[in-house]
Amino acid sequence: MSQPLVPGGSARDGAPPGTHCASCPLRSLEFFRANTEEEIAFIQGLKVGELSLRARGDIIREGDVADRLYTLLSGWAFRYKTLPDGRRQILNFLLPGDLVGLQSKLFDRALHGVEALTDVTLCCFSRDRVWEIFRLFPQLAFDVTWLGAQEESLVDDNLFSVGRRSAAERIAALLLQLYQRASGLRNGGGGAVRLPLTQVHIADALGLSGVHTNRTLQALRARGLFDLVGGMLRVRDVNGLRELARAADIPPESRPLI
Amino acid sequence: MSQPLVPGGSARDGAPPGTHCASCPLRSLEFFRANTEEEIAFIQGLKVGELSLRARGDIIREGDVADRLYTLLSGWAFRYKTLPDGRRQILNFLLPGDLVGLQSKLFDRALHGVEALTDVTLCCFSRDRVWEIFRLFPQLAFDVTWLGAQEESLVDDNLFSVGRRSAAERIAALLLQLYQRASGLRNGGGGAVRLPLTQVHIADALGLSGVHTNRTLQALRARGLFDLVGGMLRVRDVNGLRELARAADIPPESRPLI
DNA sequence: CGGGGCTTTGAGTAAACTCAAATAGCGTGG
DNA sequence: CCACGCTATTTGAGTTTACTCAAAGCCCCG
Repeated sequence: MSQPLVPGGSARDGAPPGTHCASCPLRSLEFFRANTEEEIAFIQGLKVGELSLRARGDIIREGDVADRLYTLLSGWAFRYKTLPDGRRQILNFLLPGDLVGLQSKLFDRALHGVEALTDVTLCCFSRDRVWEIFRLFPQLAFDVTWLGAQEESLVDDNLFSVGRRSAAERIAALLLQLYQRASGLRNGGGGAVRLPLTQVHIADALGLSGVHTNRTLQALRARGLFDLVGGMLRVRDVNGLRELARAADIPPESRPLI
Repeated sequence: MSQPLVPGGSARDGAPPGTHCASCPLRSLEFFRANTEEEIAFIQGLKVGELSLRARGDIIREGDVADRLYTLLSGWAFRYKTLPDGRRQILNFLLPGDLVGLQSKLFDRALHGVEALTDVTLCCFSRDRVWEIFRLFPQLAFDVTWLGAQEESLVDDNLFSVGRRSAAERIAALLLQLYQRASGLRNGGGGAVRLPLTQVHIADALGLSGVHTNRTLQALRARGLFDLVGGMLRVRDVNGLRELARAADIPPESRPLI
């Protein structure tokens, strides 16, 4: 199921393969905070390569001693946990710019798995030298902490939903979240974004069964709140969704990128 | 409902009030990683006072612009979110040594509340100077990140439980977690620890109703897995609990303290 | 044209919920 | 020392939301 590592580009002259950080397509989005030239050069030095995987590939397996840190460059992924009998809970979705593997790197084992939702490319940092960030670039270390806290706040929200919202409310809250995150990355325009999830992914993220998720999605669609077909989400009534989810409208902050 | 700040001790000679970091009772536990003298002196310098609150007091209110960072010195607390109609979800419990307010400090608002479960004392850091940690003490900055990630992993687990475990399994998993965390702090001995939660707290943490939590607790008690009376948890069958929760047995790592 | 994966529908079931009221504990004041 | 009030726990009864099992329909791709 897991795909092999594919070098992202030529490694001529000892330069790391793949995208060059200074010309990283993500950096051009105003969604991300700018870094100094020095910082970018340093990050570039930390980068040892790229990892490309097909959809459904394992980025980190549960229980792995995978002590690698990545940044997701393109594609979507998700973090999850499973029980021995196969029940799976998706903890949160990962979009380009998100850090992958911080927890696994900090503790000795991966307490959760990470799987590619689409074909993905990851920027791969030096196993041994990552923590130089802390010694040499306090601002970047701060950014690592920020990104970690940001991810936690996503998980907080999901837990809130799963614990205390009805099926319909959960779906509304999740779609709003993903719509907002994807929009920031210009994953579409005019109220429509690409959502590469199956209904089962949604179910597994929301603690619901696939069947019930399907019925609830249909009911919401019928209420004219959104359309979700062929991997495209078109939000028809943002306020209706927000009201249903009773979600606060928090304008997206610009975020760091490492 | 919220109690006023009570100075933790005399502030004679410009020395910060309250416990002196070097003689912090938590540091003597082998559960916590040792720090260098320099680090302790630095932390001491960052400490501007102590905050003492009664049980049920608000440490951080949802939506606050409370940009303070604390360490919980004594007592228990919890992070939570609520919906306008009163539904509440507890995200995780906080025990002595846990950092409080990292997220609220990092973002502009508190996206969750923090409430005291028992009478608590918090160690209170300088609003403005906390981030000096990153510039001056990389190791401590790393520790902040570690503690953040640690908390996230608690939330991950709770989300996993709430999303995919049955009521009985959730309770087993939660009691195991709290038993393990409290044991590390010597909150009791011989299989029994003090658990200052009501059944409603357990319900709110697990996404259950109070009534159902009560019935499920009784059923588990009847199966001889544990006793939970008068705020004391006595675990009678750890393996039984673990099997029920299908929880991995992860030996507690020693953790940093700031 | 034939899978394989995803979505949809039907029918019966079960886990957990709500409402309501009784009981138990505990600290305070008469 | 007991009554009172407050909070927390317990019990009963009926309901609902979401689940399971099973099968059919879709749709894309080879």
